[in-house]
Amino acid sequence: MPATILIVEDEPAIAELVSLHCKHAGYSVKVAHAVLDARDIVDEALPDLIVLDWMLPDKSGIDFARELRKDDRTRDLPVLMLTARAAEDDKVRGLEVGADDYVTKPFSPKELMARIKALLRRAAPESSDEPVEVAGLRLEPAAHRVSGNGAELKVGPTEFRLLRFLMSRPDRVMTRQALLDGVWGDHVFIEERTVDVHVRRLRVALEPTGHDALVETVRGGGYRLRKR
Amino acid sequence: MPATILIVEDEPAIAELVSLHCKHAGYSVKVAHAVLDARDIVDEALPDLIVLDWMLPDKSGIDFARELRKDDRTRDLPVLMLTARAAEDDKVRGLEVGADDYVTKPFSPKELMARIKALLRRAAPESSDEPVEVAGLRLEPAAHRVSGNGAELKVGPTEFRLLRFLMSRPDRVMTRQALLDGVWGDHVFIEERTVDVHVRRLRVALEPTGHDALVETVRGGGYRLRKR
DNA sequence: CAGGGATGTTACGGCTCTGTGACACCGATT
DNA sequence: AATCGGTGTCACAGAGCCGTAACATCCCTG
Repeated sequence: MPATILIVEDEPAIAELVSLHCKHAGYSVKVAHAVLDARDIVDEALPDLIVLDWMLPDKSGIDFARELRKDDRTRDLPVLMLTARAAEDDKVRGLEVGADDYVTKPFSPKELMARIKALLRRAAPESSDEPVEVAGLRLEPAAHRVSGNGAELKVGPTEFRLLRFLMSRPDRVMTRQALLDGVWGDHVFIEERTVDVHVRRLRVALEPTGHDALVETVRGGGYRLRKR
Repeated sequence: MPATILIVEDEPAIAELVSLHCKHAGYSVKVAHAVLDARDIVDEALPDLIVLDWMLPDKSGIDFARELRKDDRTRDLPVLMLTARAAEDDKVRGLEVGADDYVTKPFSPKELMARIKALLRRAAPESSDEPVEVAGLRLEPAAHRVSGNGAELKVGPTEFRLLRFLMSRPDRVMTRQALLDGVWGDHVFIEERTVDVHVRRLRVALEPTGHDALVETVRGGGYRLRKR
């Protein structure tokens, strides 16, 4: 599921340029030419990041950014301000208002994309260290420990990460590739069948408390952790 | 009493930007435009953190950082290096010399503030002198004594600090690096494997009362002190 | 019910990580 | 100088873990 970027920019040429680069980088893109449109898009489907022009036909980008900061739903939405003004003053004002970063026109697409990636990475829901519990199965990231109904379970490192990943998205079918990406990391070259083996090892590890039944096989699809 | 941050930066625009954000975050701020001024301020009123530019008119920020590391009074003063250079080389040099973190220009203020907060949090003294007790194992900081179920145990200085650190965060996996930082202090360059050796020595020291089993190994993760 | 693809299960060679004992260095004390 | 406790590093061996292959089973399809 790629991140969605909303571009708010009235100059078609710039909007197109940014959009193209974002798509090329694998992001899903939406474009608005005015704050009015932008607001609709934000309401309808919350994007993961907004590239916001400073000067817009109906309202200043700064006002829109300020507006976003007031709503709980959009408070933490990263905003990258795009501006023709290079005055130090504006930078300060833009950042004070709640932009997370800014780029002045003319900008290098390379730099823009680097900033976008940086913002997205920073905003990414850091795998919280809060304990997770599903159907009596408890996983404590900080302690690196798994217990079923109170009894401690011995789980290997990879199985631990696998279980954590599954527990973070219960009831959702995960393809082998998704598991490889999420547990092993993208860009690793590992046989998909290896996932099967680790799933088995995980099941064995969970057996003492009967929680092995939580890990379900979806034939032709992948694996899923039952919520209850 | 808010924490005081000293900003050492010769470019007025940047100094102002950083200063503004720091004040906005509730910190007390002092600004120096050269190392000479900075030295005075540090002597007069020790700040809680220094944001230090790499290039300064009278002396390189790196030299100043190195200087700070030599004085007992400023040894543990967190330094956040601010640099236009992004070369990997400089990064390494900066950290070697004793910067605790660095941010390259241009930076996003949000990130800068996040790092500042992180550094301040990490530097916060939390070493209470209250005795700690975990699972029958008692450690008295003031008396520099460790006892298990009443019987006194002979524990070396480093092992004592190690145990104290572990006991302050029971049930939590500590990486070797975290232990190095917490027990030996940041800025030391010691092999991670050395931690293993001291853990062993600690276990041997705790053996007489069987509390050695409290110190658990988390393969690939570090060490953890069992709470019970 | 036969065929074939998908998954479960087991075994194994290779590799990484950790436990452990030895050793040299250093500063303080004698 | 000699001794001694404490410390950091190293080398070696054993334990644990990993990815893969190979074989066994299961399950859908026709």
